Amino acid sequence: MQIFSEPILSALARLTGQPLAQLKLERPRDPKLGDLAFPCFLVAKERKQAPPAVAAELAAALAGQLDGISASAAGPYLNFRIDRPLLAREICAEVAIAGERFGASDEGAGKTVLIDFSSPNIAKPMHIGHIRSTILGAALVRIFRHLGYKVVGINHIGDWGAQFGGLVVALRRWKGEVDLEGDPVMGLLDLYQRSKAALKDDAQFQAEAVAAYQELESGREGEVRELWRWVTEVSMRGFLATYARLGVSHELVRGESWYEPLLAPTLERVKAAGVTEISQGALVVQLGELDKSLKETPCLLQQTNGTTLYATRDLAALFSRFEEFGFERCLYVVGGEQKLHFRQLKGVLKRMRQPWEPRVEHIDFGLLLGPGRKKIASRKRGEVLVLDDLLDEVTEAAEKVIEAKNPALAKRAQVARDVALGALIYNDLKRERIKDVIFDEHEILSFEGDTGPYLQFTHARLASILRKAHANEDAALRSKPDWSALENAGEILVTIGRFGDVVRSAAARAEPSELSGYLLGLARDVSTWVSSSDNRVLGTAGPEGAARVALVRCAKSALGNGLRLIGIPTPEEM
RNA sequence: GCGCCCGUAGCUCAGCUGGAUAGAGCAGCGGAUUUCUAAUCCGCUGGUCGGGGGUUCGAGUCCCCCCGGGCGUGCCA
Repeated sequence: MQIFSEPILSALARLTGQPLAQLKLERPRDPKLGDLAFPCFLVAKERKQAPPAVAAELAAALAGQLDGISASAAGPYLNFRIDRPLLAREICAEVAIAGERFGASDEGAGKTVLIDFSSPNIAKPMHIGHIRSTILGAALVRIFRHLGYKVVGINHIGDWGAQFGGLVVALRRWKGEVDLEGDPVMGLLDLYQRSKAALKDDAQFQAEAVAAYQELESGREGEVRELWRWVTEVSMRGFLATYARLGVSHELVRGESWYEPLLAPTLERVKAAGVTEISQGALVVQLGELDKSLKETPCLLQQTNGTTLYATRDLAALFSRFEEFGFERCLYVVGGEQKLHFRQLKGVLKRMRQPWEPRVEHIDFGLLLGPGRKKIASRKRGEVLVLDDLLDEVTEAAEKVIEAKNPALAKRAQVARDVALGALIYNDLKRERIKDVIFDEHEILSFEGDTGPYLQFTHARLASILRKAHANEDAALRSKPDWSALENAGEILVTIGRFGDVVRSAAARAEPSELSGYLLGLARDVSTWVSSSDNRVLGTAGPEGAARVALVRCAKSALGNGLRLIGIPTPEEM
């Protein structure tokens, strides 16, 4: 699309005398008006003329100046229309040449982006509460990578903390009562829940738990350390199995425990910067002068009893990460409930005058709730909705739909998994990440309308057309396309041309919903076009058919690339 | 109490960071299948953009006040 917008912008810059960077083109409200639009308000203001007069004047001045692009004034707007055959030829060629790399760029060359996402706690299976960070983070990883960044997805496993004391004691007492052989993760969950209850009303248990945690912290080898290691191992195996089902992976898995040796040096560092003080017995960094709204909430780094806190660990991790990677951006894909925590962290960095503080960003997202804004419960296990159970359930529903709609389909099990994943991922990425997600099971399982499977279905239809064209050895495949046959696909082509811009913007804002929304619009336009009997591809001979095949190929490629970027599988048949 | 976020059709959400007549999905109603997947497509119904001020040539979008909901709020993570 740049191939069209660049000459327009430079011509406008020349005619208006405005710097190129200040001019921007937008999309007309109604696509019938044109493919690109230039609002003339600002230029009009500068020239003290009426906007429509400026538009008319510019239109006249541009007449015949731009190859294959015509300009027309419509009120205060200057609209540009790209010659249809030229548009079709250029876009189809661009997509065909770029292939998997369509929409890619090298803007990230030599830059590293860290993305901290998913980060479950050990001794429990991944549950519904982890789905948003995991899906958002994995999508961001792919999007940034597409733009040439070196991306390091980090899994900051919660493998430390006082709760392990309780778990260790639970293991000692009830090891034999749960199934730790067949399904160790679920067995651990059981123990974890029992230890939580025991910590509440069993003083003996409580004391033993504290002692166990102290031993763990001391670093001594022995029973406690061994149990902790075993729990970590078993849990990680469970996480990796779940990640494999989700198509997710991390470049760096590093638990909180890894940062333990860095805690003391980090405290020293903050103290040396002269920003700490003792308040009510605790070591804190006051942030009120930086930001009035943080006046009442200093960042606590060390408790009265000397132990460190969450913020201390995250601060240690941040310094360590900056030193190790020299990141361009460090994104924390963590729920909005922790907003204060990250503002405090950044506040401490600011007070320490770390120039890279703005590169640290909290990529926050809204709550995940059930219908009626109630907490999501599991039908199977009551309290926690385990991610694997959810995947099973949605996959089962997908299998039933395949049974009904396409019983002859080969690879049914695989496609069911793909569709289930598409449904879950799209449900999470379709709205702005800051919005709370109402997890409506009915909607997830319907696979109709504004859903992942709809996008996958559109992609599969295009794949099917191409497959049949090749199987028939369609004559159109050997013809040279007549690009003027794609007159009615202009909107689709313009949309495809915007793909790269959308990917860039989604990365800049760390907002995958921008891409998912774009893909929905593209799929809708493509579905409409494909569904019209005027646009039959197969059986349309010669150059006209060749052009349609090219459009289908181009649309399938763009749609497929976009879906894969957000993590949605793209089966060829479904 | 204080801080931050959200409020657009009955429900779930878009609205391109201030521009042209506010758009989708679900739900409801009515259509489309001898031909490329009906997990689809087409049409209809449905709006005081929470309310009130302000800035601007122009406000769903920016500022202020209010209302409603959510999250958070020094020794948890």
